[in-house]
Amino acid sequence: MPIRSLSPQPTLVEQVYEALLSEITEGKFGAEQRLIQEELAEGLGVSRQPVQQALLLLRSHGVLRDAPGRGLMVAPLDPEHVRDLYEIRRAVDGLASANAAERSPDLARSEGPAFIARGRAAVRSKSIARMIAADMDFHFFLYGLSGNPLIAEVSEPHWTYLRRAMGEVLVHGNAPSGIWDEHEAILAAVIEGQPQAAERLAREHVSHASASLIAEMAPAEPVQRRAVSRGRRTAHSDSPGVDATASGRRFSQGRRTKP
Amino acid sequence: MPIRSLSPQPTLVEQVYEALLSEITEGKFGAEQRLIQEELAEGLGVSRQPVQQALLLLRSHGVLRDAPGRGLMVAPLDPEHVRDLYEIRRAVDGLASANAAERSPDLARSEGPAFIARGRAAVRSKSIARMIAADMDFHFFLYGLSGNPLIAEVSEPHWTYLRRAMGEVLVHGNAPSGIWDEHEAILAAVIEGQPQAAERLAREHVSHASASLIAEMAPAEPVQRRAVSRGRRTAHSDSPGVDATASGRRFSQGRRTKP
DNA sequence: ATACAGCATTCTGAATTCAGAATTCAACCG
DNA sequence: CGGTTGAATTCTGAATTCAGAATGCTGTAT
Repeated sequence: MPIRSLSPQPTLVEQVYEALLSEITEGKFGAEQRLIQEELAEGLGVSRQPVQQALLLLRSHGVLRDAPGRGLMVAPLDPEHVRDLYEIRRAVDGLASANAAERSPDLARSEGPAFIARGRAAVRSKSIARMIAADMDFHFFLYGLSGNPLIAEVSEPHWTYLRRAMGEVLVHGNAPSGIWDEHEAILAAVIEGQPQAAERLAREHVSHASASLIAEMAPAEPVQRRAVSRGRRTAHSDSPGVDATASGRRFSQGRRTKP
Repeated sequence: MPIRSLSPQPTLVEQVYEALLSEITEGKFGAEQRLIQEELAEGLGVSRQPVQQALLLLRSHGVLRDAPGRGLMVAPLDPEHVRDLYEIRRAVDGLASANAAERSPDLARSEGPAFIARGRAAVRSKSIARMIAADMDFHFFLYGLSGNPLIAEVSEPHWTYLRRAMGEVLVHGNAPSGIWDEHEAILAAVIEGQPQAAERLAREHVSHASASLIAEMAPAEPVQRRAVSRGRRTAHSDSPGVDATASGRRFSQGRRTKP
């Protein structure tokens, strides 16, 4: 009898993905250092193949960017980018909180306070990793309460990026003060089943977080380079009008042939 | 002098990605047919390598799912999933439209009408591909006007999924009627610099689109299987407390060695 | 006749190899 | 002495090859 859906050993690609993401988050790989597939493969003890695929995924998730010359580099922490991220989070977190208040106030009541407690404990512990983890956990708890699994899915890559930014800021001192009060207020509105209040509080919370984070990181990272359109042309824009949907056109017909 | 950011020939992976996505969108590959890498490679005239990477991306974008046995299959079109998608789009498109009205009314005035015209032409042409493309183009135009490049980035994978759903519905007859009137209304609000009106209209538009799309597809695809948590465990949830950040652990130490 | 064991087939993940493009560096020409 | 051209180097994208796992088929024993 075959065991359905059980993956005891994550594929190498996934392991490489996680390993690289962790190292990036922890600030290895200096600001714009290029990532050499062969070096990474060497360092991780695998071949270039899974590394290449993991890099492809990391790029598609916005963690890496095409380097000007060749290859990939860590996407620089750009305050402007963080601002854009928070703008979206303001909308999405607002939606999540409103939905949570509408759909799962009971779950919020029974399981929410634990998150708050853990968050305050994390702040007391002064462990940066723990503070970030607690913050993420609380917000993903709300995403879960929303009843819309896509909210967590959409937000996940944003958090992998914000994680980096938060880490950067927190090591520069300046721990957050009121964020767990705000979290508690949001939770209270959810528990009381007040979607509008929950949404408003969530949006305000994101605004505060955004402002303080950007204020902290602005001086640290100059980023004088104007925002280059971040790679990856979109599927639709390649073909301005109608797309010649692959009705039969095969490519690579003239591959590698000298004239 | 090196030419910066010019990619005259998209990489094979991207071509394969697009080709497969088109075929999937057009409904080739029956409901739960497995995708054999070798067959696809053969059919496209490339090796398995780019196919494998394209499949990996398609999976990470939710178009494909792990098949029970081995390999991948097309993710079934799930009305519930579409509902969730539109819920997010309601928030994000609202944000985009409000921002557009605030930040780029002039661009909207100069370039917007062309999109409307093209959209109406597409409807007249009765070409499904063209209608979908025009719809996407209009919305991505709005995303562009918003001044927040992340909005397009976030929405892109959703659209690759919705494209399939729309195709499915459109081939079943039932062309949309009023959507270009609604688009025009949104555009007008943007041009006149009225963020609140633009946001409201955009949200209503998404609600209408959602309702009609779901109504059409509901009977077609039963999907009796309850919503399985769609793969890809998240980085944070793997480690409940503090994450054991890959501080030195290397893997594959015992790879392929018989006992 | 049915159930189980073992073997052949099929397909994927990963390693290795190959070819092309970009960068770099050095020699040559102005 | 500065600029340009050409070759060497480096690194990537893609093809090919290899090994392991799952599936399914066949033969045999009960």
